Amino acid sequence: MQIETLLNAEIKKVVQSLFQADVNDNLIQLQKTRKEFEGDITLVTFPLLKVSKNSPEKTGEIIGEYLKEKVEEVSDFNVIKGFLNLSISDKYWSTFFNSIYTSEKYGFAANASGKTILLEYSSPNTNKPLHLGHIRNNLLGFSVAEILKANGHYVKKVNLVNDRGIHICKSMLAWKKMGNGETPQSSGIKGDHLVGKYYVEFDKMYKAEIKSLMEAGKSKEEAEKNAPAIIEAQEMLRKWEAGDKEVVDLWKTMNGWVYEGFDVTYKKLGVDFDKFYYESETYLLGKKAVEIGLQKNVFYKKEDGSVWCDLTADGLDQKLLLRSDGTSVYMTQDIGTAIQRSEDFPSTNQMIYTVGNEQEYHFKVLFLILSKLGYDWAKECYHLSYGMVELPEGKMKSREGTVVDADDLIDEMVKTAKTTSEELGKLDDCSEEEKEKLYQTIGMGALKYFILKVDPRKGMLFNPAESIDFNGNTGPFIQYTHARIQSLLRKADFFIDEVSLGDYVFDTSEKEIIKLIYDYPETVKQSCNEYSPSIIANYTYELVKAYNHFYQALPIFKEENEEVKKFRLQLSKKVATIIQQSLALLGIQAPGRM
RNA sequence: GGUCGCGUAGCUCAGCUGGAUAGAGCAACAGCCUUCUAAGCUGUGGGUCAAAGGUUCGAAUCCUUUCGCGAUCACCA
Repeated sequence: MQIETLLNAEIKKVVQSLFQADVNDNLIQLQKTRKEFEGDITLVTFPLLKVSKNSPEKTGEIIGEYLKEKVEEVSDFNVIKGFLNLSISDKYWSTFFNSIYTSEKYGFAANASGKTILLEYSSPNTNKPLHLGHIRNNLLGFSVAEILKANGHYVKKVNLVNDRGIHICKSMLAWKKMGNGETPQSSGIKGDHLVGKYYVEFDKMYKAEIKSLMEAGKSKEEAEKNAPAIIEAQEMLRKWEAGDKEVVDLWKTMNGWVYEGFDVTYKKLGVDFDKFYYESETYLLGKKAVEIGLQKNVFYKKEDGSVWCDLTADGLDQKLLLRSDGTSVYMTQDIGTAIQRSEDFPSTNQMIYTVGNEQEYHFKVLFLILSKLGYDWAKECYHLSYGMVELPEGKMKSREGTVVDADDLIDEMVKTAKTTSEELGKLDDCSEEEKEKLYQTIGMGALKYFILKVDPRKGMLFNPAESIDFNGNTGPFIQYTHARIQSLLRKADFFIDEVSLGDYVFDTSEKEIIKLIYDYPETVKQSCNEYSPSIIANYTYELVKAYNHFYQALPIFKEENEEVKKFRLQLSKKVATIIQQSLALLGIQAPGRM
């Protein structure tokens, strides 16, 4: 039984018998005792003063006496102002530890929730390589999926690839004009980077044309509209939509290069998907929904033929759904895609969209329109919104070259892992293959932890000039602790079975760890409720810090009491398991040595 | 201008469903490898929690206002 639940019930009894009053749960405020005070759990007595009709100190004393007397688990107490600090007996903690020690899935939901969740993430454009912003999206999406699974949900990961549109035509056009048939094979450039190169080329060409048009006396707006490059790109898009063979073939070829490139990056990031959707296949969806909406009078048509949804009653604006020429917009597609998905996965209970916070308004509108159309599941849709990754000079912009490229960053992290490992020289007896794998594990561990330890909703800053740390609150620090424990366990060549500690009194560092282990299931739940890997990351860091303190303070193999020695090994092993599982929730591997 | 979000140590971040003296890491300084991995441990210095009001026994946390930063409000995606 959870100690808080037990105490809560007992305290109610005390209040009833001593003060003749019934109190509800919100008056019984239990919290963890702060480190600087003696005790494990603290009851805040201020809210109880009204019924106790006593001073805070006196109230604490009375309740404390009673609990110590009547409740076996409460071994002692002290009162400081309005805080009753309760010490929980070592027996309780050691019984607790024994009860979970062998449970492999401790912390994770024991049973399936029966809930199916569709989680969209990544969703790249096929006209440029992935950058740091995409890394955050991918790591966040993957990790949240793992966290949902740990909480018993069934998760389908989907990726909606933005593979069509004017921006794709820009790369295609530039390649056609200046590419001289260059391919990833002929140039040795990774496919997505090659296509990205031509996207930048297009922009240069376009800007130059605008400049000369403006010099010829055109306004900026006119120049932007009438530059030959953009007109050609638009023409190309029309041809693509008409199914022009030449354009479609080029589109297929260049997208193929991009996919090969993305595949490599996804593998390095360790992310995967259950299903891909392509916008080229979904962009016409949604028109049917518009018709239904018109019939239901959820939407209305203007004189020019454009279709709108009036959201002013909900505090939002008018939203366009079909242009006057009958073509659809982003919102129309998203409506269609959502409906399509609900049909593809009829058992879905919830859809989650991992998309940057710049699109908060878009999703608010999307979910609102879907529910106006009568889809019940719309209220279960959730925009997993995350903050932008900014550089010291501000937002990243692909066209201006102020981006941190995903592949470059990954390579750099792995290289740093290699350099550091070589300096430390602990892997000298490993095979080259093992070493390379470890560099990968450590480098990616550093990168992933760096991204995921930050609350996803918040923006974050990345300074490329300061490399990502490998010491302190970092992935490698946590991985290192895991490796260190594994080393211990390898040395313990005996089987650690039952331990009888007798009257052994825990060292504070041992108790600290047990209490953290006790918190683990709650942490896994909380990270799920808040869709926040950072909660797992911060928890793991706390656990690891407590473990390192213990490791430093107390001997393990040199401990003379055999039972205590075995207990410390058990404790170490459990910590290692939790580290490994927590890191897995973040998509990070826990190496056996490093 | 409307809406939403943010502002905590030199830097990067925790803490925010109200609780005790606001925490970590990095950077700086001082210690610890003849005990199990020093990618570690211990310690020192560093704060008007943007500002001002309010609610409360109690506010970094809730409310209001102001300032600053960002996003968004397209017949772009």
